[in-house]
Amino acid sequence: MRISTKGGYGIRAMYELAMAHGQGPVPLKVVAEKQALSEHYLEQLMGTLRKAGLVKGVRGAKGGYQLALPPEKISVGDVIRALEGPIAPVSCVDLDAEAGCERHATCPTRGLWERLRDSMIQVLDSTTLADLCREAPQNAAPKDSGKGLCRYQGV
Amino acid sequence: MRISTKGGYGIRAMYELAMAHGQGPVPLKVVAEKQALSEHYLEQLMGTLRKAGLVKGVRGAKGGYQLALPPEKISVGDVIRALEGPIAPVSCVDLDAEAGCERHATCPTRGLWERLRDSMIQVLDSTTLADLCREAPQNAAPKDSGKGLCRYQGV
DNA sequence: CTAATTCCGACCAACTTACTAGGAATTACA
DNA sequence: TGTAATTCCTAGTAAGTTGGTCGGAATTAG
Repeated sequence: MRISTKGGYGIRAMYELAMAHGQGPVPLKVVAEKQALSEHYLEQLMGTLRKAGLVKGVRGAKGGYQLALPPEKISVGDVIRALEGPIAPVSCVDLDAEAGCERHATCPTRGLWERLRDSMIQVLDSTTLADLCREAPQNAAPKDSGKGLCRYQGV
Repeated sequence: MRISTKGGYGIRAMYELAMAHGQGPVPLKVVAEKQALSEHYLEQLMGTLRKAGLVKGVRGAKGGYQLALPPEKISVGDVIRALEGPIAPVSCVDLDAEAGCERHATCPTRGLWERLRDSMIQVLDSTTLADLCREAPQNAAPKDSGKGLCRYQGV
């Protein structure tokens, strides 16, 4: 029952973009450095997020990525879904696909998985990037906390 | 965010054992047939569940497996934990290991993962095998429903 | 023109998943 | 005592996923 690092890295990267929201594009080099992850790998994840319409890329020098929507309009669930697919503990309770397994009428565990799915979705969809910014510990970025890194506090 | 089939198969097998609880051991052949899964693969899963103290194996002819505890004492979470490891969306909020990553004091996403973990645990630990038996649709076993297959209704 | 950057596709090693194969140990029962 | 049924154990394995790396093309600010 783990999310992969894809989702984890994605959230961390999106958090950085949310923190810098409204200040122009942030190059991946900076994001990768701050969050200590592979720049090249991040590149792939951002490609996926861009196709999902969650971020915009700005090419060229002084380019980078920025959120396509304000932080309070992007939920953690949106990011996870883009990077890891639908939020469902088993495929047969996937809300998006609504595959509906053949034995669903007689399945004794369906209710369980539905409850689990709903509780996961509730948490993930009710937390936005803006919430993460607010929740971030004061010492989230000790290096330049003097410069007021925790800028984004919900508009 | 999927559980593997290990967990899914395990739950389905445990449900069968719960249904037959108090009626002597059930051979895997029967379980595998009813739930339509590979007997040999199930064997491995049952080995894990046995080591976790959730089932008892009875060797030899007329042998099989039975629950080591009454169905209302075994939660879905117990089964999942035995087969898939600790219930935690990311390793750093693993309650059992309490690994505690080095940057946990400054991590802006820790709260999120803790909330997700707790909501998952709440659902999984509050549902027992007895609950699954109760929840099972009436037509859960059309073949011999006349014989009253849904025997186990909580003691 | 040059440096910085996104964008894109290919490749790869390690790991996990969902099995299968084969056989030893144990037991009920004829 | 023999045989069939069953658990128990160890190994192997094909396919997929993960978490990257590598190299280069396209774009843009200065």
